[in-house]
Amino acid sequence: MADLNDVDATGSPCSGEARVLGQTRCRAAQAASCDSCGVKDVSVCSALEAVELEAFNALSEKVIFRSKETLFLQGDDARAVYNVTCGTLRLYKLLPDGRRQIVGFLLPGDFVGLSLSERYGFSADAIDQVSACRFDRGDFIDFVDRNPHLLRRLHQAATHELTLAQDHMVLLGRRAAEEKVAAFLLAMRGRLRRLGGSAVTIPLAMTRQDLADHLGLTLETVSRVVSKLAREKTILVVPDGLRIMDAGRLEQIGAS
Amino acid sequence: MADLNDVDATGSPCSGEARVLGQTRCRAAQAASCDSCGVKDVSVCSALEAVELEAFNALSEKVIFRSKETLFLQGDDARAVYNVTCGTLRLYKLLPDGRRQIVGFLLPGDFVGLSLSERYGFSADAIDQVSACRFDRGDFIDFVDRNPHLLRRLHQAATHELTLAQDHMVLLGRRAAEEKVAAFLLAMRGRLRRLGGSAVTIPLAMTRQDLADHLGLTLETVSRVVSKLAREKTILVVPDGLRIMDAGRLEQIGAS
DNA sequence: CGGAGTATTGATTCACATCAACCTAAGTGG
DNA sequence: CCACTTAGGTTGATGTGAATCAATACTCCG
Repeated sequence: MADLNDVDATGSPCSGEARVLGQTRCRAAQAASCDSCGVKDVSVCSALEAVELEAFNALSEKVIFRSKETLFLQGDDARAVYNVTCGTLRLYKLLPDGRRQIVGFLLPGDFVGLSLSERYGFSADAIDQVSACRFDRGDFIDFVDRNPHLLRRLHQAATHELTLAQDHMVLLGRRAAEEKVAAFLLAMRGRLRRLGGSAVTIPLAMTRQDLADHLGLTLETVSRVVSKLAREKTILVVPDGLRIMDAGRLEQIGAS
Repeated sequence: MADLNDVDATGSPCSGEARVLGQTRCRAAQAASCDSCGVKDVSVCSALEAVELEAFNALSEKVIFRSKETLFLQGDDARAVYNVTCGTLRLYKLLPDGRRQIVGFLLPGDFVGLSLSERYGFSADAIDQVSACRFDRGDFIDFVDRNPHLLRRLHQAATHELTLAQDHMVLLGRRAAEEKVAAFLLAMRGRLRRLGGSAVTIPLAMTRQDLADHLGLTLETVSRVVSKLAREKTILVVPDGLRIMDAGRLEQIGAS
């Protein structure tokens, strides 16, 4: 597991030691203050001035979730919102019979609870170890009311999410299995790049089942498609990740 | 282009005559002012006080689109945002080879252009005749900057859209054809109810192909499912719509 | 009346799901 | 340190729901 991600042997993930996760250095993810936060430039906090940021920081509590730990379930009342600083979350909805749709994976810099609504509209689990800034929802809303910048930024983030969701609808409704996997890898590469990684190797903390539940497939189909792409040297399967060997080919398959 | 936007074709739908559309009376949809607007209580405008509403109204221009007319295409630069007062729009994305995913249908009270971004992220067509309030995007953004209420309301609308999008991902990724159709009808009934209709009869301005492109099916499959539900007396096929005869059964099929 | 667009229905095919066997790596505990 | 377990992954054989291909019907409109 950790073998491919560890940059320094001693540190546990998300502990303030340098570490590659999602192709992103998580150095100082558990920074005591926002100043040294690794995601301050990509996250919603970037809307805040130094002074505001200090007040904001005072509202937050640093929390860590272990792999597979549940942050909250769909329908729970929304006590908190979170800003992910390190690790990967899955957000999902379940049908009564247990079928699952993962509506998104969250990476460092992503915000959980954009809707600010009273109840969570989906469930959230940590896939690997996750660190996050936790805010009491009431405090957060009060802060937003006093800082219009932040509302602008939240709205921007929400509409960005909406755009991603719409793109994902195209994928789910109109693409074949191979296209789904290719498009997913390209989308993930894009996100990782924006987080500062070179992103030829896509670290995948999630299982084949997670991928399947995100892409509207079964785990066997995901496995078969991955094997096929690897056989054709479009990608290379590495422990806990995939390396893109032929991006052109991938784009040809997953063209949008 | 401008030819089709003239407001007063007497007797046409959306012209101030009472007319059932989406189970919603569109009386006075083309009201000269917001006071008499049929959707003022359900739309984003509801966030505004009388005084603000007056200024808002001054920014808007009433426009009409004929059936099948295109409002804008994905990638166009976003000159305007719209508030639908009457009729039905389809919002969609196309893949290079022509496959289409309809990401949503907009009904009276719905807002087009929530993201306020510089380019449209999807294309939009009028399905039947549509009236809308059109705002210059720049003017609208300025107005929003001066009226924080409105930003709150827009953010709320955006996160509501996001929730709908996530629900639709579940439908597209994890539901069988019959469940898709049932869930769609129930969702549509819910929206129409919120617009004030009794909504046992669901008027469907869109074709089977539109439905298919929204539900991730083919038009034949939609037709077969509708026929099957009709054969079982769960629904009744009526001209330009479907009447729900056995809501319990429909909920059993489309349970979420 | 004729034609275009839309809808229905049937026959057939196929992409992906399902069912099942087996493999590997990483614990866990005696 | 090794037997055993568990979770994840791969691969093969078979089944099936929806797509595709195709024919026909309906409805509106000029």
